[in-house]
Amino acid sequence: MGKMKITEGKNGKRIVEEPCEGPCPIERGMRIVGGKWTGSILWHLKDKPVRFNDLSRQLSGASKKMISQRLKEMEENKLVIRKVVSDQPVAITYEASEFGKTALKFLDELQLWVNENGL
Amino acid sequence: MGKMKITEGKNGKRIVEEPCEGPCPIERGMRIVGGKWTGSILWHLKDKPVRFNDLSRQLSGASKKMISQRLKEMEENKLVIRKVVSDQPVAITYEASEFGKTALKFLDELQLWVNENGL
DNA sequence: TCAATTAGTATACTTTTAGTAACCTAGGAG
DNA sequence: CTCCTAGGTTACTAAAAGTATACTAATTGA
Repeated sequence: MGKMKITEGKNGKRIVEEPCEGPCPIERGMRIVGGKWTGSILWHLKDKPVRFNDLSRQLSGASKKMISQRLKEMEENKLVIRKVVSDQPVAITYEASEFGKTALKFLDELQLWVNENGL
Repeated sequence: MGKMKITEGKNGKRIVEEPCEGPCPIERGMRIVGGKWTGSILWHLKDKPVRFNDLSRQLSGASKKMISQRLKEMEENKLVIRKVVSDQPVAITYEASEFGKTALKFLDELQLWVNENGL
């Protein structure tokens, strides 16, 4: 993703070499970790497994549907691990995977940035 | 954003102390920098001012409408600076503000994360 | 027995976003 | 005059995101 060269031909036409056809890495990253609530969910799982309804209470701004949807995505993306802790009564926990924890590193940075700048 | 305490009352009711009412810092950050194309746009402005149509050519996946919309948001959020370089003929450049550049610091991290993990 | 908990799913609906394509005002080249 | 460029705007459509409510089935507590 080096420099993008813009040359101006004699005819005055401007030509861009190597335009970003598809999404750039940043774009792709955002699509994994930038979904609404995704970061927050991961954040809440940072140091211990959490059960669905507890998570739902913690993120009181998000609906159960949203949370369930996001958790599924995140499971597919290997960010979180879903564990059936017991049936009868059913108990399920979600925890950040090792990979999920690598993402937390940069979420930390984001949080820092937000706090430093009073956003 | 310390630990979230979950206590189980004698009645079996689970109570969460200090739930995230509104969006957490991470969420707020994402809403500033996580919009579709926002990161990519900022990235393209990282070391030099760029003109609207050049940007549009560089991000060939995004429509002019999208870019214009995002640039406006980003200007409001003080991430970029719009400059009228000349009228007759009109020429306008967009560049990353100092604040915008602080965001680039952690977008670098995101990019690194994406590349390291082959996403 | 009534009520509440667990982890979700189903349905219906509204709102927001994204994307397409055409259009605009201006200047400049041929 | 005609076509190209610049820097967008407008109108419309399609898809995604989000909300709200109800529902499941098994268990526990009063």
